[in-house]
Amino acid sequence: MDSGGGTIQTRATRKRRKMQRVTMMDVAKLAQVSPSTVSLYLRKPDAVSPAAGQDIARAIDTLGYVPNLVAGGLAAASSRVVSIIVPSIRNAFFAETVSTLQSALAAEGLQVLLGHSEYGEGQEEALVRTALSWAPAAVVLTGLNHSPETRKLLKASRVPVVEMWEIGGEPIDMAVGFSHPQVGASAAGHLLSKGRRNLVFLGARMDEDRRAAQRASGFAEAGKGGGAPICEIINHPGAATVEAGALLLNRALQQAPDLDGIACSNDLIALGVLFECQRRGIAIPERVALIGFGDLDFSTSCVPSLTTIRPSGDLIGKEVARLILARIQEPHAEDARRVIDTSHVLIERRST
Amino acid sequence: MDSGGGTIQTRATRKRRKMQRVTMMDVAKLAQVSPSTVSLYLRKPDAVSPAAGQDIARAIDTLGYVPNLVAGGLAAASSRVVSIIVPSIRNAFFAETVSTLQSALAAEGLQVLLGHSEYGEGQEEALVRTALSWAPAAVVLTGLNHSPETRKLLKASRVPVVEMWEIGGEPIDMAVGFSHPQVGASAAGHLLSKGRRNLVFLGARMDEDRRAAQRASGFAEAGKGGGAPICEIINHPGAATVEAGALLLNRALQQAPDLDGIACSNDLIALGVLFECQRRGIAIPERVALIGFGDLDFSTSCVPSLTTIRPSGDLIGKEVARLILARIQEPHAEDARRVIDTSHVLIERRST
DNA sequence: CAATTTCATCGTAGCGCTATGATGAATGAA
DNA sequence: TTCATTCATCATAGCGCTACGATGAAATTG
Repeated sequence: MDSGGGTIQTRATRKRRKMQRVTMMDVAKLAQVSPSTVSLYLRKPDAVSPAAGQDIARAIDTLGYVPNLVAGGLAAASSRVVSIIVPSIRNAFFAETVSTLQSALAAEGLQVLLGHSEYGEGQEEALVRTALSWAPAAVVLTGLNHSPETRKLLKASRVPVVEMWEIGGEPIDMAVGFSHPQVGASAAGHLLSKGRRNLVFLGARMDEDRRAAQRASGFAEAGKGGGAPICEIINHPGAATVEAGALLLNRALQQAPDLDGIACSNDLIALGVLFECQRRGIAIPERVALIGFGDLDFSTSCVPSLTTIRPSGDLIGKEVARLILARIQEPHAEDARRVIDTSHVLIERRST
Repeated sequence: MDSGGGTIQTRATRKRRKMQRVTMMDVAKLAQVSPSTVSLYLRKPDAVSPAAGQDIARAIDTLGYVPNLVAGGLAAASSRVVSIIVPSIRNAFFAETVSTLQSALAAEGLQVLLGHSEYGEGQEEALVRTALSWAPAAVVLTGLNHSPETRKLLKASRVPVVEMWEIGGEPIDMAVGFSHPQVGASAAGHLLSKGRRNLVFLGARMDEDRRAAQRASGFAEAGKGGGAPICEIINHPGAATVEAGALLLNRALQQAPDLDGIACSNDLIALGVLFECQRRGIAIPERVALIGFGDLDFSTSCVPSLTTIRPSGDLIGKEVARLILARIQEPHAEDARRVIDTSHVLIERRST
């Protein structure tokens, strides 16, 4: 086994700087069991005898052993990591979902590897590629709109994939979310039911944010179907911020001075509209009814309080976690429900 | 080398289900080079000849090879992962920092492993423990307040550690942030300079959020030092939300009916105060001057616009990334500046 | 032209762990 | 008692990659 002349390198000349890390082997030695038993204890504590378990626990404690999940992941051909890719973590919607999801996964010993694509499809593909490099237990993406290459990569990897915050198309694997056109339709329906006929939808960055665009077109369709003589969509090229809301209101009033109902693609925009109305003395809801989307923090408290549509970002997070955990525990239950509709709720407040 | 009788297991009986994963070996074979060369090409493309590089690139493309970073991390004894632990990702401050940090790290091929501690010290220790299990390239924590055990773990690991969003104590390794008492003092100073004397500081969850508590005490000290006859701190036990702001204002008016200056530990609370004032017809800034903290999205747009203190969450993210990258590239430049003060800026608007 | 240095490339030994099946003792059934 | 079954524990072979030093050819020097 040793020897080997000729071109074979002599083994004495080489030596990797042996890390002085505490390994499972050290624990095993101290506890006087084999490494396998330590490994077993760590993964399934009930499978080893109580006596051995105690010895091992004591040894771990004494040595301050920290398991190396990288090695474990390599050996097990799958790491306990779930890779989540969202357009932007600054967005309160996704922050909520990620937060919930993270808690649910952490409870089962899964870590979260986070990426944000900033709404770029090419960016996303690169992120998916690195995500897969970690042999993740699952990959979570936002929306159903991905490049063919991304879909191919993910399908080939055989890793569980959940697409969230959108349903209505063909998912790569599983999907949790709601229908954005329906949200738009609900908003329009609500304004129509309040007797409003001159409607405007205000959105931002809708060329990139496909889901906002879907809400807009759902709104327009329902508005026209409901007999609204005016039903415009106005887009702001920048991000969906409060400031954008003010700008959008002004543009809207120019284009349609008689408007009496406004839906926004986002509560932040609605808040901007609300402030601009305060500034200009436009009465809400008397002169203009206002409905947002997101049910953010401030929506109950603002003056007047904001009618909005709640997408339940936390529920989405919870359901995504449930699907992932189910798939990990039962990899072959492929017949399980793969698409979950978390629906949306319209919350009527004072602004309509 | 083979054979081996007695208790030695025969090798034919065992066979790990060889994954049909495309490995570096496959790429090497197709490109007719050794695996070492492929590895070298992937890490330092300039170190291989252009001809070989092209062959390898073509082979990678043909096979759809995705490198296994888990294996790489194990071999290199350090993964290209930076572990970030924040109290809450829902908090806009941290979302901003994490977002910036993530972009900066991604540009250098580093991934982000995210954890949130929900302001629990025990929670944090568990998170640090799992974080270290990934042999991360660096660990980023929030604040300087950590359990002794956490500090010990991190120091023993010899992993670069950055504590962010707070300076003024002894960091474990490096720190990027600003002084919270100074922020409180600035707020008090500003209100005093506007002739306000009956001051109140409104905060939430200050038993857990030590940094908010520091802002409060900095405020109280400066207020008293500046001769304010009234200078109270009022705490809300729940989260720092817009709704909490309204509740806090009402409590404040009960405790100190004559108050004429309010500082809030957070712009969200300030926004709640602002709305409650609108509701109750309290004129800002005439009757009460209001200053927040955070310079969130809405602060420019609200009515009246909000005087606030900007902590520069994105700058913190950038500086943290810089420190980490410097340390990774030059692990022994231990003499480098370890504490960076990103300072704060008071932005005067209409509310004071 | 020999001696030295550079350069691209290569072969191999781990990195620390888990999966697999083996082993032998203890237990139950026949 | 004898054989089958359960149970806790173990030995070993990789998982896919990178670091290390080796190798031989080409370029440079004396």
